[in-house]
Amino acid sequence: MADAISEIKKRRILDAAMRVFAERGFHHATVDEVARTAHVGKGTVYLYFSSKEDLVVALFDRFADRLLWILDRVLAEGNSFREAVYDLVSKEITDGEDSGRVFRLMSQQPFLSDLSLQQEKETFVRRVIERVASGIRAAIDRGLIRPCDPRLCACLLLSLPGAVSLYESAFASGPRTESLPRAGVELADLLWNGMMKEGAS
Amino acid sequence: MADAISEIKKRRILDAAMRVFAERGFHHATVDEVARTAHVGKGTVYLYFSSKEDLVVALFDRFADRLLWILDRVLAEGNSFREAVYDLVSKEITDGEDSGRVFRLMSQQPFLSDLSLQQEKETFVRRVIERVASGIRAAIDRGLIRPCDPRLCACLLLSLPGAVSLYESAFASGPRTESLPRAGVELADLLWNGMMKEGAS
Amino acid sequence: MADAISEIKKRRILDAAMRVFAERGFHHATVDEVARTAHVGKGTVYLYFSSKEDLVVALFDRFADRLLWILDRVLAEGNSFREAVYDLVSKEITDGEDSGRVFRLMSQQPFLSDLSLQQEKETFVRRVIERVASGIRAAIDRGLIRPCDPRLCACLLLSLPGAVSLYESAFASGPRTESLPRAGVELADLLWNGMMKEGAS
Amino acid sequence: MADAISEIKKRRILDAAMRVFAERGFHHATVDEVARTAHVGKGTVYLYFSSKEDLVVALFDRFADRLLWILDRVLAEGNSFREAVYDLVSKEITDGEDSGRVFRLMSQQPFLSDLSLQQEKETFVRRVIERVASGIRAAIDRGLIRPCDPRLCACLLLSLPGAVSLYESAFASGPRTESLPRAGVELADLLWNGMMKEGAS
DNA sequence: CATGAATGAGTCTTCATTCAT
DNA sequence: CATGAATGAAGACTCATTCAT
Repeated sequence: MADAISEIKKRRILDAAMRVFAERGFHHATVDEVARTAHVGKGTVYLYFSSKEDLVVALFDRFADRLLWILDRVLAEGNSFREAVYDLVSKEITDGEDSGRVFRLMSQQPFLSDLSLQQEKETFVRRVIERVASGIRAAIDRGLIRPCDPRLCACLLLSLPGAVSLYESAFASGPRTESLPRAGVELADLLWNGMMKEGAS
Repeated sequence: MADAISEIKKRRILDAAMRVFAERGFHHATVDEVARTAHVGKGTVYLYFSSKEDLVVALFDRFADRLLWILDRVLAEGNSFREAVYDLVSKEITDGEDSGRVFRLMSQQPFLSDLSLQQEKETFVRRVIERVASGIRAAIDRGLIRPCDPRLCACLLLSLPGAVSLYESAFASGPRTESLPRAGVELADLLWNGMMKEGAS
Repeated sequence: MADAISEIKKRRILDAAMRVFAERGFHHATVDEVARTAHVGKGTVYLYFSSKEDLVVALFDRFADRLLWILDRVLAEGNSFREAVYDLVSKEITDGEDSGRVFRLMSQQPFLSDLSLQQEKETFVRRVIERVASGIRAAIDRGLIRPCDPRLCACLLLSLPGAVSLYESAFASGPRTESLPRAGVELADLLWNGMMKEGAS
Repeated sequence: MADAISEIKKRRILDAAMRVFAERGFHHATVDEVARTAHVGKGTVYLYFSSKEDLVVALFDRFADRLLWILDRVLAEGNSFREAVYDLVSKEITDGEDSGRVFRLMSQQPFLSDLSLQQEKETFVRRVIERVASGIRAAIDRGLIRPCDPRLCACLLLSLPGAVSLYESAFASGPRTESLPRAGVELADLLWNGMMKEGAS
């Protein structure tokens, strides 16, 4: 019971963190803001997360979970990898309340080159990449996509949100709901068919 | 004379900033460190750059110049766009003293979601994207690549360094000189031929 | 409750600021010092005052309140204006823990010519002067003092602390308790009877 | 010869310092500004003055010289002390290029409570006061003004510029040339005849 | 469990002063 | 003599984290 309430509160904090971090940038956002947005006390945040950085890690984790869930489901359903890419960028992730905010946050990758997070978190990043890579490896095995370095390919996929975020923030025109799906189709096509024109060498 | 010396010193500071920012992350790097690395006094940094943020902007500018120079040259020489992608990721940018550090820094994109830099710099980011986009548009016109949203495609290209950086930092194994070129080939192939296996739908 | 404690702490910080600013001068005093003197953390100071300048303004406000309270009371009790001047300089303000430190601080008037505080605070300074001036105006109406520009006269009164401070700091001899009252009498007489010798033209 | 040129340059710097300090406040003014205003290099300032503080001291000295010169002349010419007060505030000091700027600067008295200037400069301040005081003492001896503590009286006189500056800065209305003379008359009258109304006790 | 007042380590930035040219 | 590029000491301010209530 208390566990369920706990879980709800934890989620509320995480959602608030997502919104605040995405809106103001990880380093400019304050824990105070997150707490206020989540309608809890500042201390309460530290009841559920050991540090500010723990929040991003949790967010990234959640993102990875979703990502992998999509990949798993999509691949399992016999869809082509193209669909996966498309879904990855536009359909699934875009839905829900977060709608694209994940992009903005993830594109900051504030911990990748952060030495203070080295040990523990580099492992974490590696873990996420490996999970995606293994999904790709499976797709290769099933003959869905061409042989390649699955890890590098995973990094490319994980970078797509950054690309979309870049596009969004530079040419923000109206609601995200319009441009994101199209971006998904385009990027999926680009990766799927390559940028090359039919017949061009 | 004095102007030339000035330019040299400014460049030395910029180079130091590149190294320090790339190594420790923009927000964790201190101006003190940049100054010490450049072998100048802390105040001297502020003699050439009005603020810490001014340094990143200058770096991004330099990166954009190089990027566009490469694109222009490559496209002009009649090389296929595939070469451009390859060069973009590995050959040209990797060379020189910076060797890949640009990637690590750029992947932080610390200003994209930074509200304090909005006005002036969002315009700047847009300008860079537009320049790349126009290069892509030209390639489309010349029949080198398939029709697509040039701006979205530009964002994808500008994200490649981030992807490589992700890969690098997660699986840093030995000198960068080894993995980068290969990553360039792979990514170029992925974008060029698509991820799809021949014959797969 | 919490409000009362808050007020106590705010006052403690203000008292410390008074002491430190008076002793070392506004610009040479550090917020650190104020905090240490108040036995609170540096951050706590910023919890109650938004900036270092906010501290002086608050102090000046407190001073103005006291000053006006004295003027009001003295004038209301039917005392002559001479008494008011005397009290202003020596009796009331001198008492209490601040004992003359107000003089030293106020004589710095560090904000009057400070352009960065112009807008908001010039209004403030003007308000204080006006309040004193209106007291003087009332005294003129009651026939206590000769017709004059009340505002200029107010400025003269507000400058008296500076004069005493000047005297004090230059010829600080022993405890203030001795010289201040005498200075009060003298200045009151000077203003009351004029400096002219009886009979001189 | 070179001495004369030197003297001119020294004066030019001093004039610039007066303008800049009066305009922006002693602590907010930078040596750079003073140098630029004087149309000399920053280093040149240090050729003639050992420090920034040395500049104010020199200015105060110049002010004191002028003040004393006025006092001497006025008293010698048999004018009443009332005239001296009037001249002090308005006529003489106001004239010339500095026109009232002295007021604004002097009212800052930035060194009175400045511990770093203690030893050497407190003596200096004392010296100035003493010079004025001796003038007053002479006036007392000549029966021009009533007996009083000459030093306290000197401090009062030296504070008058502050009072005028306060008035000026709070109610700055149009050119100084208009309000200053009137302020001089008023203050002279206030001090000369006292604030008391004829007949009031 | 929940809170938010208190804390102080950590940084950017300014600017008086120096000194090589 | 004159200069202004270079310097680094010094200080205001922020904010993640703790802990008494």
